Amino acid sequence: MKLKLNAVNLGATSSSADIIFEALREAIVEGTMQDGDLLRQDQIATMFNVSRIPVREALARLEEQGLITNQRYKGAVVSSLSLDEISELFEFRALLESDVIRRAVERISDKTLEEAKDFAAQFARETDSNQWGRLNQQFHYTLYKDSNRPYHLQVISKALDNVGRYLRAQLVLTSGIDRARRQHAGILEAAIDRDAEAAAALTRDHILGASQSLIEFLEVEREKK
Amino acid sequence: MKLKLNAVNLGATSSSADIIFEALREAIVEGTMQDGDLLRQDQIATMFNVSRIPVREALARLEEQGLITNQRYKGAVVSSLSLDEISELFEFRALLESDVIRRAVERISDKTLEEAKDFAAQFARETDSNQWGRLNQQFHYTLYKDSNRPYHLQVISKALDNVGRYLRAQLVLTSGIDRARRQHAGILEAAIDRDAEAAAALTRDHILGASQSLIEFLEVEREKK
DNA sequence: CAATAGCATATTGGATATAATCTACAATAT
DNA sequence: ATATTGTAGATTATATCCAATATGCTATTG
Repeated sequence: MKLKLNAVNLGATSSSADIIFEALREAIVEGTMQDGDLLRQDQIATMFNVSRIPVREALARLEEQGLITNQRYKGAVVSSLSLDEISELFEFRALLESDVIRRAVERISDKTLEEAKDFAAQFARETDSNQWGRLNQQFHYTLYKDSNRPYHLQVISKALDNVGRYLRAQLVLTSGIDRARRQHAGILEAAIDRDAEAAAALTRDHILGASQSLIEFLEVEREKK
Repeated sequence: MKLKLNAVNLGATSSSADIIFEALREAIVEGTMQDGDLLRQDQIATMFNVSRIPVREALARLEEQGLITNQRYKGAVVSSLSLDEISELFEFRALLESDVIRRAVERISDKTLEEAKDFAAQFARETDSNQWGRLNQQFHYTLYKDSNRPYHLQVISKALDNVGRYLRAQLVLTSGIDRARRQHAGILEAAIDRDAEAAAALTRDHILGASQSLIEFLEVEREKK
């Protein structure tokens, strides 16, 4: 007899370290924690009501991802990137994402196109700037989904994590949002036309354009100090 | 007065976790540990004469890299890749490495070319198959060096870590070594001619060719079971 | 009063101890 | 004989404790 019970796979539950890792990762990517902010093991442990052991495992993983930097006996700080490093990360994304969208558009399903259209619309009408980052990402990821390239997507995701907090600034502070809306429409249209090359080229321009405007913004910003 | 003493930066010394991470990473990449091998915390801790705490931090980082897979309360095993996953990793490398070598060759120095020539020669004359992996890598990395793309190189390095143990098999067991020698000569020549496009195309072929012969080899191999 | 040594405190790194969970096998029931 | 439950031992996850190192303040000395 089959039990009538909504069971969950307890074996797949997260450890404390997993939960802490994810929370810190999000705080860094979203910009809640800024460049150079110190991460005190004890403080984090207290916040999550655990010992420092799982905190340290989370920190080890964050460092492996490049989101924080650890100095022995001194502690961990949120990594800060130079303009050159940010610029390289955008070129990296441009290379990978244009490649992935090319393969995805070649085999994209109608259902996926509908989803992408939906996210583009949500992004276009959203007025809360806190939501822009998430919606922007969902739009692009939907278009990449059918590429069947899980490793590529994972690497893209990590690269995006590393520039997330800067990108947010670009969208909000440089009125990049208008251009982003127009460019999304263009990419979506190319995808609907099944024009893989056009989608790849437009995605590349979209990313490199955002990079340029972000770099210009940061140059002025950092000049001030 | 300046002290006459060869000082080292003790602040940058490695923690136990760092050393264990590096040792395990190498063992996995070199193939000393095989797909599916279990990593017992206690056993590793005993081997390095430490407690399990630094071992766990090393394991957390290895999992973040994808080299091992952790199952809560069950333990960690060396990740095993499907043929599709291996294939995707080679395509990923082909994309990135051809891009990087293109930029590198555009600005390559004579000194770097000399180094590359030297590694190619060493690789060509080496008879100890245990050295092939290292020399192969050194040759390619030298040619990528002047690209001035540290993030790209780091990602390439991680991707290579994930296929290292399979690649080794390809070189040794499918007589891929002869073709590798010829292809290295070709890539080197293109670099000497400062022909960036040719170097990129040849690098791409080199990687995808190795992929194909490896996949064919593994298909037969895995059929046996 | 400037520079440095000495000391107290905070923080990280690691060892040891305890709790939670898994695995395999023996015991029991059907 | 087969399925199920109970239990011991192994292993992982986390907590607690101790050691090593950094930081900032105080005092002392020239």
